[in-house]
Amino acid sequence: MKTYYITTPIYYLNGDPHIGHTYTTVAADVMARYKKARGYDVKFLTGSDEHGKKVEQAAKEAGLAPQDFVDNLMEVFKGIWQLMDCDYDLYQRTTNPAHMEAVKRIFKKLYDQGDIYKGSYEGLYCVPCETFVTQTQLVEGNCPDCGRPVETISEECYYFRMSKYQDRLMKHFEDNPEFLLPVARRNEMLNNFIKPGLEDLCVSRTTFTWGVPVDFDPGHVIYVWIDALPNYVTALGFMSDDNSQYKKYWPADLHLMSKEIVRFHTVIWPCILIALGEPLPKQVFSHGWLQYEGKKIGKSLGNAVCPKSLVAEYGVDAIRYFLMREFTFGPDGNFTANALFTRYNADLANDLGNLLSRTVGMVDKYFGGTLPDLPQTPSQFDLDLIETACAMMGKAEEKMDKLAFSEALNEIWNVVRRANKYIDETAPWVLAKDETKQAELATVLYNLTETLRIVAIAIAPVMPNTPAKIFEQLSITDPGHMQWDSAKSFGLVARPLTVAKGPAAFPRKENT
RNA sequence: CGCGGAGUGGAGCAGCCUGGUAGCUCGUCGGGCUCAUAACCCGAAGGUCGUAGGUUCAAAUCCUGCCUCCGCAACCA
Repeated sequence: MKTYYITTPIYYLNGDPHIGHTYTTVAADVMARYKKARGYDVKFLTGSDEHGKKVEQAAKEAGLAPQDFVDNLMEVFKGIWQLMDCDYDLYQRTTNPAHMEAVKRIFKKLYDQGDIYKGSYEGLYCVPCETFVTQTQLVEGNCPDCGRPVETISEECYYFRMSKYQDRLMKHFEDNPEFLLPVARRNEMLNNFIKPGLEDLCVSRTTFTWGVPVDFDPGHVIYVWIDALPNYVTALGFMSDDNSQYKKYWPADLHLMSKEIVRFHTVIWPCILIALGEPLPKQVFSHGWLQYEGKKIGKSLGNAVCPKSLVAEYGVDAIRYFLMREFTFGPDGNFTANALFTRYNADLANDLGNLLSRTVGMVDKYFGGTLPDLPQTPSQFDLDLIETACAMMGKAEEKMDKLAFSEALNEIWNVVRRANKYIDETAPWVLAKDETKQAELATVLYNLTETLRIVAIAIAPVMPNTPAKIFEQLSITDPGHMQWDSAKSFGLVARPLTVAKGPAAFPRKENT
């Protein structure tokens, strides 16, 4: 079976998760579910980056030991993934002893082969804040955080010989145009970082202790690059006693992330892998940032948008739908309460929810809930609906394979809209008044139930809970009629078919 | 001259890489229908695609200048 390995970044545990983390993880989950539906052997990895100075500080402020602090916060993140129905297969933490052991081995290997050497880092340092700042970060020559003067100090540290791998990285970019997408990000990395030349990278710190120690040089802690980035391989057992998973799933098919960490994943991480002699991930895809009501959101602004309250109001499927449908996957997007409200009512309540409701309602009303199996030659309207529905899956797959979630959903909704139009064209309420048109009426309603079945299957990666609601009302119980490929065939479900009207799948929201 | 992104009918966006009648959703106006969650369907109005040039038979799309907004600039998804 073909494998598919997809990852999110491991999130830094120094604050609560917000809609941005949710966006990335939901997108990865949608992709993982989609690939599973297509028959791939999928591994979906997420996790948390739990080391470093900021965690150390945040723990101190909370009055907790770092490990207790991250243990608590990890549960908060996992709670959000559960809430959002993000069904990962693997969860890696940088405090996982197995990970830490592998990181030590990686560091040692690179050191032994001469790719890591000891040097000193000279930089501008703010003593009260205990942080290094760059020249460009300075505000009027002073620390951007506290405004106090900075001083130049030097610190002993280990360097990774990244400069040595510049040519090979450049060649990889040239040979693999799809290594980094979208193209704008690729150009940015090439022009901004790779072409100007790679510098050796400082990969240890002595200014904090919460991390993986350099075991042959006490006092040094391995910095994030070699601690966090390798999570993608340590989660599969790389450098452990059992690397069978690594052999099976690496290289990753897709590292999914947002734009601010693209550089680490397309410059530093590949260089580490090249140095280790391991294959590079097949693709890195960067999506944009979500703003909230036109304003930047982030950890520093707290829970600008709390996924919990959104889900409480709209339900998880609606929020996942909104995230995937409203924004083009790649550029930045602006999350607004009004857009969510409008999308929910227009697409989910009016188009899809109402289609289900009126379809089942008519079967109830005109046939007492059971559609008879009466022979009928298809009309032009029937044929057109069937053709639209059958062609949709192929189009949606094409969009999904490009991570064009919004376009894929649009393809599906074209079918939903086509079905609503079909009801107008065939006017079942007119057929119902004519005793001689029972077969025609039954055919129309059956075509609608089949269309709904196909739509339910197609939306499943994005909306994991809604298909069951649709199947239930249509009394579809055969798992074979719920599978991805079955949505490419029209007319699978046998008649007579008894429907079961249920509550509205997406009750309309009133403007408040 | 640090780097990148954006500027398209009232609103929000797609299209730009691979030039060829300007598209989608919402909103507005008019009409139809009545099965349905006052939902659905049809039609209409509304844009010289930020701006000034250039290339071309042809530019929203390629090139150059300018204006405006935003982001990044060694761990904010």
